[in-house]
Amino acid sequence: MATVSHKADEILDIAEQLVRSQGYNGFSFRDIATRAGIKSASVHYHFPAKADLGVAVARRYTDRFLAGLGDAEASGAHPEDLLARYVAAFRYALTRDGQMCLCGVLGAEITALPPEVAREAKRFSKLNLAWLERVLSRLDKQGTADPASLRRRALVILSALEGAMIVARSLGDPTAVERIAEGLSEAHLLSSRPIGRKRKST
Amino acid sequence: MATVSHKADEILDIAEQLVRSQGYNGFSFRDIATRAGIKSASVHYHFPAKADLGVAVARRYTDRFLAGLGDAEASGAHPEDLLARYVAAFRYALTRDGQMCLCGVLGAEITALPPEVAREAKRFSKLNLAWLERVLSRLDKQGTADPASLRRRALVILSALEGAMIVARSLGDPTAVERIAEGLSEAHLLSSRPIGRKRKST
DNA sequence: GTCTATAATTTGATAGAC
DNA sequence: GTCTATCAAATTATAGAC
Repeated sequence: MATVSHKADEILDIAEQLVRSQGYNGFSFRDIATRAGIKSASVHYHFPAKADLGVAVARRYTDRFLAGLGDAEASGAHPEDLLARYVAAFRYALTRDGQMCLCGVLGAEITALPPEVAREAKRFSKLNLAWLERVLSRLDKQGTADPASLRRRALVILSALEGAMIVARSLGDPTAVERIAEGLSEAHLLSSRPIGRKRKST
Repeated sequence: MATVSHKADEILDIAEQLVRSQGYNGFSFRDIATRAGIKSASVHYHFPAKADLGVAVARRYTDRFLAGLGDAEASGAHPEDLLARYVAAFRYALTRDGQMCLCGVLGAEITALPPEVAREAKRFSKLNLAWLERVLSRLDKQGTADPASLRRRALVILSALEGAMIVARSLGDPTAVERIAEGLSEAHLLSSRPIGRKRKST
């Protein structure tokens, strides 16, 4: 139950790393084979076509990412803590190994992707926005914010974090992600204080 | 003085389109040749190596982008109008033809780029942040905001807009960029109203 | 400036032995 | 499951004629 990692999982691990740092069109089956210590024909045994591998990598990434966030509704955690965790997930990905969000990379090159793979990138964004909206809605206990505004706020948070990874990597400065996260806090996008309204206490 | 466009410029136009929709590793010299009505060998005449083309496209894009923004200091325009223009530049790029910011794409696949091309992506980010900081600083006439905070705010704006293009393209919904821009406004990131402080008038 | 021709390499993918 | 061998196509790039 500890070492579940068969070769297919190892291939997925390597592929994920490569996609997240080079993009879908930036790696080959031979790159993977070399790192896995096998031949490229053996990679094809596990994933017949490159698109199959792309879909598998993206699905696994999205599922794992969402599982790591936890349930937006049932969780005993405060919405603000959930948002902090959300930001931390992005920050961690980049600072640990300089890698982009997998679906951010895919989104950037989306018109050069096989349709099945592009669909997975879309799935990631939709599920992330839905999760954020639910958390933001819990944050707005009074229910005063209109739904379109909550949706906009979710879009800003997701976009800023995806963009943060791009900007941080362009600059070659991983700390940029942390500063952007701080900037989102300063703008009260991650807390329950509604814009233009006062709060009494925590 | 009207038709300055020689073949080299036409190649740059095509290359820019291709990079912005497919990424640097998503197009070939033949793609360009075909669209330009010439052979790939002729493309090499104008740009010996792919990296040369990549650098030229990125430099031209950055220079044109900044020129379109106008001088952050000397301009008679109000800082808020400059920020509005900035947001519009991103919005326009995507809604007109579904294309990413060129340097956003490059940033996403940066570790798979020739170093010279990667350097151009960095240049774009640095110049954009500098421009935003100068405008935000003009917006803060009282000089009450601390410089680190201005820098964070610039980072959030740039990141959100770069990310907006990614998210909009993943979702297949160009209107997402406009909603994110509206979200930035709602969060008072594009106006002179300092967070948590009141203003008297315009 | 553009062409033909071609080289050298890489890529995604398959067939079939072990 | 992994290998060798091989494929067809594509890719970046060069040489040299027109």
